[in-house]
Amino acid sequence: MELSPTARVILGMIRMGKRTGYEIKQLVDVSTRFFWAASYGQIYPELRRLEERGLIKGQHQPSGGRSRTEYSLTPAGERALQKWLDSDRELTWELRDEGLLKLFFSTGPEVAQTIQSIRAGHERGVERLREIDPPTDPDCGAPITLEFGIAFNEWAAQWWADAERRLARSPDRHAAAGA
Amino acid sequence: MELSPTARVILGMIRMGKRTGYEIKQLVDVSTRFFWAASYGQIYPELRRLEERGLIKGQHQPSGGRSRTEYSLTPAGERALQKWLDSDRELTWELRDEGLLKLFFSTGPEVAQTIQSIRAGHERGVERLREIDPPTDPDCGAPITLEFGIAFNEWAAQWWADAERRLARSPDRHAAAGA
DNA sequence: GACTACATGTAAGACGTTACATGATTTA
DNA sequence: TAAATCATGTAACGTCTTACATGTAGTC
Repeated sequence: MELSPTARVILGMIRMGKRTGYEIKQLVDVSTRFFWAASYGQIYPELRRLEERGLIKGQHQPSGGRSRTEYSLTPAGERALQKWLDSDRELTWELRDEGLLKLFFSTGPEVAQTIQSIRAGHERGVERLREIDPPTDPDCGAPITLEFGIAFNEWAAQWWADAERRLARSPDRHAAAGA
Repeated sequence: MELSPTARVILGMIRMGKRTGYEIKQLVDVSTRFFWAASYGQIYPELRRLEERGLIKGQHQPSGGRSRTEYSLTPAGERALQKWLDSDRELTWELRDEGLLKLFFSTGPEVAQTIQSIRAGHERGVERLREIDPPTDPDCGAPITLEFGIAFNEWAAQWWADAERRLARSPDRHAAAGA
């Protein structure tokens, strides 16, 4: 039985020591969010389904009068997570990038304009990611994903800046560039 | 009234001269697919909705006994497309990358393994994109999106190869690397 | 007393893929 | 005549976001 997309992130986060739906969401929002988002509307129902399937086990641990359920992996849950981690099925990825779509359809002077917006987006990306404290776990891949995110946005900002310059230097194309 | 995600790609493709749902899908599959996919299940219903909203106009133009509807933009459709292209609302993007998620949860020797898979994925990406004929339109952004796709995958393959080397050189981390 | 953080949850709707169904035309 | 291509479409299902609802605990 396949793990649903959200199940993957939940199982992983629980193994990392996150015990409640709330805690899982907190960590997602400052870490995997950039390549794997999840909302409460997915998390809570999925926690229930995972418990029904016996992959996690919840215990009511109210803190004061505050309702609270701590989850942990069952042996079956550990296995399911590990099986997914070990599988060498091709890794799926999908991207939805409005900037690239706009650029695809842009013509004439719009092109330079759109490229600028794209570059600005990557520059904001660098800033946002730099604000995140890199996880200090010694032996795990998490910090590398953050490094990659920063490096990618830096590289992309540079690439689009170069593209802007290339465009400006070719006066045969794009009236605006030569003006 | 906002354009739905699929409406954006449809309007743009029609302006590019693609007239039928089938043609739109063909071009999407060899161009925007990598940053903006669309399936028949989205395209045909959306064509209908766009016509109801008066943004496109369809004409039955059977070729032989083969049913066929050619669409074109109405003036309102042109305006709606241009409005979206011109808007400087922040550009949305979302990524769902199973490789990065795996890496986030990987520990010990798994880390190097996952990085290798990610690098392989980008190498395949370069190859796939190189097979696409760059559109020869002189004055539009489309060819740049392909250039970017190739450059990104090349850069990423390189970055992950470097990461592998860095990992192998730090024997304090990851038993497998030192063995 | 007000605000923030902790904590859980649902309902409606938007979005998207997959698999299926149908049939004509062209090419090998 | 078989296969590929052109062409249109839907139904079922899975996924995800947004907005809402509720209440406690700690802090300023």
